[in-house]
Amino acid sequence: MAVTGDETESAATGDMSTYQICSPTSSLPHGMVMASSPGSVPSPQQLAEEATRKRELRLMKNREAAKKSRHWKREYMKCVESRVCMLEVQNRMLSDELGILNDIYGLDAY
DNA sequence: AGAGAGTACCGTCAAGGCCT
DNA sequence: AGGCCTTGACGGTACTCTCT
Repeated sequence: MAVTGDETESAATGDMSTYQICSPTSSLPHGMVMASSPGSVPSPQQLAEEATRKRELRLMKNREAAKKSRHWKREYMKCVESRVCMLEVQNRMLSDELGILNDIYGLDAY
């Protein structure tokens, strides 16, 4: 939906903490593990791809986390609002009851 | 019909807290 | 200390309503 220009802002900069991930889909041949091969230095392109992949994963996780957070907040607000309604009804009932008792016993309401 | 305001929702960033 | 999660803040988009 929201198509922003943010992707250009800090792409592949690794500005935030990175997630440990183990992607099965890599451009590397089967059995090759990029960073763990002793003595092999990843090319700049590989580093850039890795950074991009990490960033996309981070964005995806945060997207889901934001959805979860907002959902929880909406539910919480519904809960609070319904409690407010209940308390208002209860308050009205108690006020009515007080008025009746005052009528019966001739006390002044205040 | 078109313009503008108001509202809801979404994605992203950043800060702070928790856990190992 | 570093990884991960949660959430407030912000900016963008889509939709609705009202006015002209």
